[in-house]
Amino acid sequence: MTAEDADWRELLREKGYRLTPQRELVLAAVNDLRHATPEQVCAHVQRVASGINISTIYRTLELLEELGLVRHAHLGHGAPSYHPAGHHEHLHLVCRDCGSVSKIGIEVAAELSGRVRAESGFEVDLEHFAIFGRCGQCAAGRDS
Amino acid sequence: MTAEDADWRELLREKGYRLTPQRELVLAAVNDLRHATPEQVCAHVQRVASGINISTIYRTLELLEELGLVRHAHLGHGAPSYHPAGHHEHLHLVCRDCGSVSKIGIEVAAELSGRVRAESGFEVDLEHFAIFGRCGQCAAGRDS
DNA sequence: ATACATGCAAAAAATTTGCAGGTCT
DNA sequence: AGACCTGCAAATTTTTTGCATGTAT
Repeated sequence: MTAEDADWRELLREKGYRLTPQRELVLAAVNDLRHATPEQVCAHVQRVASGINISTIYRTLELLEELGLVRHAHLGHGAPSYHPAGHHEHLHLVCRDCGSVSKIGIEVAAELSGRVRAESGFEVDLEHFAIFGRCGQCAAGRDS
Repeated sequence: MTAEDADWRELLREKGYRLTPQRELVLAAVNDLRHATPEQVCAHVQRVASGINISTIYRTLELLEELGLVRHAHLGHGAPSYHPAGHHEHLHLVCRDCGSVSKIGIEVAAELSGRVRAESGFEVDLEHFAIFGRCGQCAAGRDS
């Protein structure tokens, strides 16, 4: 058991929650998959524990997010994508034409964050919603 | 009939679409409401034409978007928000704590747009997804 | 032992689709 | 007239909830 393992188990108990196999499996799945929808997490967990129910996945993801162990982002119109918290932060770029999702370091947004904070006091979290647009390939005119 | 009116009616025909009262009403509703979910557009239109069906709203919004007359943005986990195209462009700031939605001119994102383009060739459309975070009031600690 | 967690089924919310009948051109 | 459009109902998709049973502590 690593130090990290110990940390979150303790965190669960501190908050009065129980440590269940389902919770361990869901957290492990998010860490394995890095970015996944609830359905994908469910499929992953079911490879080991076929009986797990999708509603448990939803309840558990919500709990893990409350504890700050995972976060979710909206990459499109559909299901949200869950990822481990504390990873290297990045923005998601979603192409309107080909649908590809790419990443870029949040440092490109340093100026925007500062200007928004200065103008309105709003603290931005650019990871939560993807940034929409057209990727380099599609913008290169191939099809427009 | 204004010049604008003539424009979009012609646009419809050019593309081989028909001009129907439903389409006129839906476009008028989006222009009236400025920002509205399909349900809200439906309710607005039904005040004049009670028989209109929600599926017609969805089909019409999709059509109007294809024609470039309206656009939609994702302001949260729920339904998308439709607004007239060509209005003064702005970003939406959605507060994670109080849920408020505020606006800010896109010029705050000039540098980000430039850097993303330079780094990856991606052309950003910051209006499509809202920017998440914490508004000035909530960040001020009042209820954190 | 007992409160919290899970599985299951049904409810909800948001869209989408098949189709028969109506309407714009 | 004829192709396109609309209303209606039913199917989808994604997420939530009620409840009886199971289980971590």
